[in-house]
Amino acid sequence: MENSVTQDCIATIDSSSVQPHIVVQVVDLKPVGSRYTFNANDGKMKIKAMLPATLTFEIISGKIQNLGLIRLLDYTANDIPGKSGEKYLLITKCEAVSPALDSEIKSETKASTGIMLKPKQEFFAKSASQIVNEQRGNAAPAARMAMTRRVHPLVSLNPYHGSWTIRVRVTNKGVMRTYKNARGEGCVFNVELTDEEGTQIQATMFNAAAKKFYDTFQKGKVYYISRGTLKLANKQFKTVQNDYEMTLNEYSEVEEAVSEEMFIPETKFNFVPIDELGTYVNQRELIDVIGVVQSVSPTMSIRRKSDGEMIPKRDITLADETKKTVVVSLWNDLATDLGQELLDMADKYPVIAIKSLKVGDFQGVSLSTIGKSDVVVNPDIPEAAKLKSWYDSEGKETSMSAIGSGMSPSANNGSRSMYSDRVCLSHFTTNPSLGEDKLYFSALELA
DNA sequence: CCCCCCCC
Repeated sequence: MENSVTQDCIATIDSSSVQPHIVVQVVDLKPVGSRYTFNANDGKMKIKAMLPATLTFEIISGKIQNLGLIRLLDYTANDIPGKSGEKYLLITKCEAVSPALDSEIKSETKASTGIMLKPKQEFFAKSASQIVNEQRGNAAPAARMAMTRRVHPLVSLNPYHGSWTIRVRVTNKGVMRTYKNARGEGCVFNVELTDEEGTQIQATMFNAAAKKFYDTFQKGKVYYISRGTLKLANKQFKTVQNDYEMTLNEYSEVEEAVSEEMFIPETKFNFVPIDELGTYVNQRELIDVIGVVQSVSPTMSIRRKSDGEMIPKRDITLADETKKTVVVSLWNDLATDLGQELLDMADKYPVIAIKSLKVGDFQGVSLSTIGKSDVVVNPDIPEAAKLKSWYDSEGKETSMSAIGSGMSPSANNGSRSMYSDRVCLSHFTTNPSLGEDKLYFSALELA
């Protein structure tokens, strides 16, 4: 039986190649939903690691133990979302090498004494039920919920499947709204939930449930949820990619998964290139954009027509590789706080990605944030890097035109071709004397 | 059962 780790193996781990058969020590082993995570220790360095759900029994049965050694047969090194440069190991195949050692292996111990650490117990020293009971005894309520009930992936939920527990992060939270209509009146709010596999679902709470859970749900935190109901999502209003939506009532169980790590895939964006925004004008569908910030306006105070309330607004101009620009109106906190941040860094031409924008028709095509819009400055995603390098190398010098007007800055009366989604506009003219931002076409044809 | 989301 081996009882040592592969020296310095963690420092050399990267995503491009798998080193065969490295041995690491398992430390900080703990359940996370239906799987276990631990820190892989080589005596010098540690890296976060996750075991597949298929190996859970190996842990329950005591074969893989905390402080024990395992040999990694197959794994991938993935980036931890939001922590640039930091990686975790997603282990797909491994085998137990040694049960728990006395302590965590530290390189000093090995180097100075050369003494091999002895296993403190034999394999199968603990029965499965012993281990499960110990873990339940020590665990917080939420973790108990996870251990007593299987955690279901969001994709597996449907209206006909009654009993489940999910483990999800709140990736968006709406404000509490009141409504009054023919069907009655009340209050309501929504959250968007994302699980480990990246599946999202919207959950809605009304009245008593809304009041009960509004403060419970906090953006970014992880929760165990059970006893909700599912129904088909109304396509017209759906904002996440899921055929169903969830309703929680006051008897639903919601427990924060305190101090548990959870790997959540990056916010999923479905970017629409600026030159393709036209098809979304005045539609209900919300879109995501990514662009280089070219300008940031001062904050303005806008009086809302319906009730006279004053709302802060700021306009920014975004450009992308389609060589088009579009104006995005930021409202409320996005105008004041994020807007100021953008203004401060405007000279560096930051890239921003915005999720859930409404496409309006002001000046042809305009974008506007809504309550649930999410803005990420210089996101750590390939699209941002690509856009930034394009902008730095050539975009800066390129002449761009506003998508709304469909005009090149130098557009003039004459003959030229432009393309939209559906038609080729072959002859047009402007009429500056009317002071209108309009094109007058003398010819167009299907593209 | 909501589903509004602001202004030019």
